[in-house]
Amino acid sequence: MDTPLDPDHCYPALLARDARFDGVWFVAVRTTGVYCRPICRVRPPKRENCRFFPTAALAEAAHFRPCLKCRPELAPLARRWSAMDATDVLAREAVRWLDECSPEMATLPALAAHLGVSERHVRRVFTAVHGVGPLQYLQTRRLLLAKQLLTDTAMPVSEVALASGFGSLRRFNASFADHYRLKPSALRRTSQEATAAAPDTVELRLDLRPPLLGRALLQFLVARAVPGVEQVDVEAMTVLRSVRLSRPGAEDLLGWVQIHLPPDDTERAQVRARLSASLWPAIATLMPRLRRWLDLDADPAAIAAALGDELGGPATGLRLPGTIDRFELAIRAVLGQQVTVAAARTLATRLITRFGERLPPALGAPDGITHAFPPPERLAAATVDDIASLGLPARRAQALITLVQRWPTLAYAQGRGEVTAAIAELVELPGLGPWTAHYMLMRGWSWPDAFPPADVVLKQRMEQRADRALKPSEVAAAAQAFAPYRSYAVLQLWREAAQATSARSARSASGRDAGHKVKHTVKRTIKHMVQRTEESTVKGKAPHASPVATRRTTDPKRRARSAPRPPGAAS
DNA sequence: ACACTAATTTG
DNA sequence: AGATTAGCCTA
Repeated sequence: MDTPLDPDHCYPALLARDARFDGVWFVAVRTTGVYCRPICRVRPPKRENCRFFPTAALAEAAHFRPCLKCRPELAPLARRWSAMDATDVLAREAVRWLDECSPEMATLPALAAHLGVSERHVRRVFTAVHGVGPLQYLQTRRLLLAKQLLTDTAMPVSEVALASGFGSLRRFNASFADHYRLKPSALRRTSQEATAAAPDTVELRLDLRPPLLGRALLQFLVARAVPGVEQVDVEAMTVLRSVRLSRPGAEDLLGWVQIHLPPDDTERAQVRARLSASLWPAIATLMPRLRRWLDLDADPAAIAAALGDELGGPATGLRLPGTIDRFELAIRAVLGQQVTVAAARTLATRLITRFGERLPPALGAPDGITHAFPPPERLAAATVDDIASLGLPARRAQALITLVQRWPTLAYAQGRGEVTAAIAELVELPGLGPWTAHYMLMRGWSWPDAFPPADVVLKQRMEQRADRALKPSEVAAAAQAFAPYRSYAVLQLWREAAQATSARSARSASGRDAGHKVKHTVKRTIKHMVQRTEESTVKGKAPHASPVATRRTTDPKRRARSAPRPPGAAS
């Protein structure tokens, strides 16, 4: 259960509008019946009129309605990874399942069946951890999503009701009026010319805890962007990609999403997400995934503190790129084994061409977005030879096939259980080593505390910081200092390495270096850029770069950094 | 600088 | 319910 909120602690934070607590708790004001985020820019309520709640659902259960100004539905979520016992894990899984499943499926019996425990137990555990029952949580979430859609989009009210997960317009109207003391149309009176231009898309807003280093996030994504599926424009600060959504109890949906990140120095940063109309029925599922993809729930201040001044300073606001589709990420992690980022992208491109699903023209996808990543069923039909023909060694093709076949049963795939168990299960798979497992958890689960073992770049950067050679065990020990946010240290160290490399290659390109120095530079460059993983079989081979991978390294990646965007890149 | 919105307080 | 306050938008 959440620790009770201490007004002595919360009230000053409220007066200070401390963003660190945004989404961590809400303040409800007795005299008005409204609850707000701590950052709300309204006249501060008197202390004796305040009540503090750890979640929006609890505030609503106490009959408060959300503020129309600070919009609690946009708030970043509170994250809890540490101190998880079995009860916490079960409650977390329950929330994720409720978030992701289709409305018809969202019943207590179905939830209990999914979790493999009795209904009574689900209810007890859920209430103990979240303070409200599963259905009340769901109700709150639906109402808040409806509120957002009414405010941000021109979507017809009947569509809003369905997209938010209500069974009928009538029940939606009744529920909305009941809880919020407002008619749905009351949120609609603002002018909607903005969306009139593109009636078959909706644009949503997502809030976060500033700062956001959007450029760094885009640079990570652009290096891995697969043509036809993803299009990143670092200058315009946009990401465009196709989306496949699979939900328990419903058919897959295809569509696309365009993300617009705010400039890095924006004070009140807000991300915008434009969605194709095809995705409306699954907005509830998509929103949390978008948040995890871009790591909008991160708490930069806490991360920077854990990383220390030297590393945490430059990393303040750095995000851990996650994924919308954990299956896609898993496959691409295997494709990326033992090869450079650029080579992995080439392989992924071939995979898309061969197995991807062409987007129907009716989706109205912007130019350049042509395919969706194949679902597990589709790849399950492939043979080892099919996969190997993409340019993978037979061994790795086999590893990929095994992963696909085991996918439906993996705890990792379902986001079930604890990190250590998920890693253990993944490492059991042939051809999948600890580096890949860590990487998969780091991005697929948004696990903040990964530190991929035996990573060459990480070892070098850690040695440089320690100013001496380190054994692998010493690297791991030194990384303990960054817990529980080692993933962010990883990102920052990778980033430093990439920046050092581009600085060196820029210097050598300008021809100011002496000959022997240039040679040295090139060698270092290659070492830094070969971001590979040991193909850790169970036998455990030492990592080494193949000459082929090494030669490919410098060239394509440098080109990728300054690649002009194709014409017609929508923005 | 100004009109406007939404919340909070006051009576 | 009316008055006040803070912040936002538009001019």
